[in-house]
Amino acid sequence: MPSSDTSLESPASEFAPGKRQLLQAALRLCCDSRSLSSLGLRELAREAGLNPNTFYRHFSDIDDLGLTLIRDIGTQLRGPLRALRQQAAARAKGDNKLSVPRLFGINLIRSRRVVHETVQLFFDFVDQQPEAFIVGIRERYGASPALRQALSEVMNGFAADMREDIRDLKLMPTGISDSQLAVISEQITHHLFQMALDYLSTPARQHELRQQAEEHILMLASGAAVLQRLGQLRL
Amino acid sequence: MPSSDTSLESPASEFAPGKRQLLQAALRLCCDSRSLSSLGLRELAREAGLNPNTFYRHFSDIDDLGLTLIRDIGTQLRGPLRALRQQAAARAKGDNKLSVPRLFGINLIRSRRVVHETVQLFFDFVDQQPEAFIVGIRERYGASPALRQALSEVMNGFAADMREDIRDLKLMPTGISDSQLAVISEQITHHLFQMALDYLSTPARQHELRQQAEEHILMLASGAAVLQRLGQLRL
DNA sequence: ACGCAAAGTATACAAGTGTCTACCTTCAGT
DNA sequence: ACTGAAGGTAGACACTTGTATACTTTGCGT
Repeated sequence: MPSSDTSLESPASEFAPGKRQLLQAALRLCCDSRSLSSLGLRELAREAGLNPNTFYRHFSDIDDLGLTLIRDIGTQLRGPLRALRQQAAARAKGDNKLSVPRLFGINLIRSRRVVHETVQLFFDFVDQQPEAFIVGIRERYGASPALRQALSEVMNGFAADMREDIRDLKLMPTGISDSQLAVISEQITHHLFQMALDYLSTPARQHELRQQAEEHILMLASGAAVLQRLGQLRL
Repeated sequence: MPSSDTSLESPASEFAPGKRQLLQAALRLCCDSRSLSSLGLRELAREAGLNPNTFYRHFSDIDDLGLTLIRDIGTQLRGPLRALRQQAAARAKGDNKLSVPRLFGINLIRSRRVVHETVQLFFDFVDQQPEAFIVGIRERYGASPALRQALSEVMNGFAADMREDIRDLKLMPTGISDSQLAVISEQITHHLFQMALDYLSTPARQHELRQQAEEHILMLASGAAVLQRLGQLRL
């Protein structure tokens, strides 16, 4: 029987038990008003119920731990995050009939629904994995250059997925260049992530923030469409 | 003669010399890969050339120091930041002739120029005050809730200025609601600030980032205009 | 059955930390 | 001229931290 353990705790994978415990401890300590680079290695070991020196068996440094933690979180979120977008697209499939208001060749109603569903599912997901998002955003603009860069890469990965989906699902007018699409995807991704922190730390504004996120995406998208159209009419 | 000291060093104001030295020390230590909350009070005093206990004469806590630092930076940036936008508007004044491509009643060429000039001046300003922006962005999503909130307020202040200027300079179509305008201003402000960190830490991409910032603002603005127009055509 | 590497533990040490109490200096207000 | 507060210093306290060396346990390949 190959391990019927269905608990998908964040740092789950094939790490040695001590290593996993340390990673989980770091995640636990970070969420509650700490930054990764401010954690002490002894504190970490204490929280994990291990001897301080065990830390050295697995990591050379706290930055090292941070790096593996971030990469682990990254690979753990990437799949679900993408699945969620396709789920949203599936839900909005019924809206694909013709003769419906269009903006430069794009079915606005459908786009709007896809955006709506995606945003809703995204924040539902944030609610399920708050710690991952908290440390992700904290360190994206945090003190350690290494972690910043790692997170930048992870998020650009998410953005790349989004770009592919936008293309496949035909959510933006043809004519938008690849590079522009890339920029837009990155902006949306970054913005969603950073909103996630406000979302988590201001429960009273959660509904409002979800709506703002939707509007922001729609603005960016239609703005990009308009500008691209205007550009090709010469200027 | 009322103090002809023209050096506008960041924590300048009417603070006692020791207090000022501590604030400046904090700013110095933070920029180079540290977060405010990870600073030690002894370390701080050492950097400032003072006795550790002097810290207690002025602050109760490191968070306390962080708070006054942030508020000080905020009031020091607010004026110049606003002046800079009006300077940009002045430069773009020549473009105000009629019969020129318009989008829903807005002179696109002029808007584009105002945005261009503003963004350029903004990043020039970032180049002049890197430390202020670095700690500002770091702590906006950093570990301490108190600092996060303080920074959120400071940045909303900047956004409020921007909103007024947009209104006064007629950069957006009439018909955009006040609340929407507020949201847009906040998004632009936040985005500019967070880009500032990437800008500072990636000198090779500075030109590219300036351009991206411009496009982002234009997208948001024209997107907002389009959506608002579409909305009032019923939907 | 042996050996060896990986994972984890125990003890120790120098250095740094936050905080306390007590003392000294400066200087404006009366 | 005296007082008292504000700013700054000195020394000491208990504690935590990162790191080093040395030891034990566990489990797998041969």
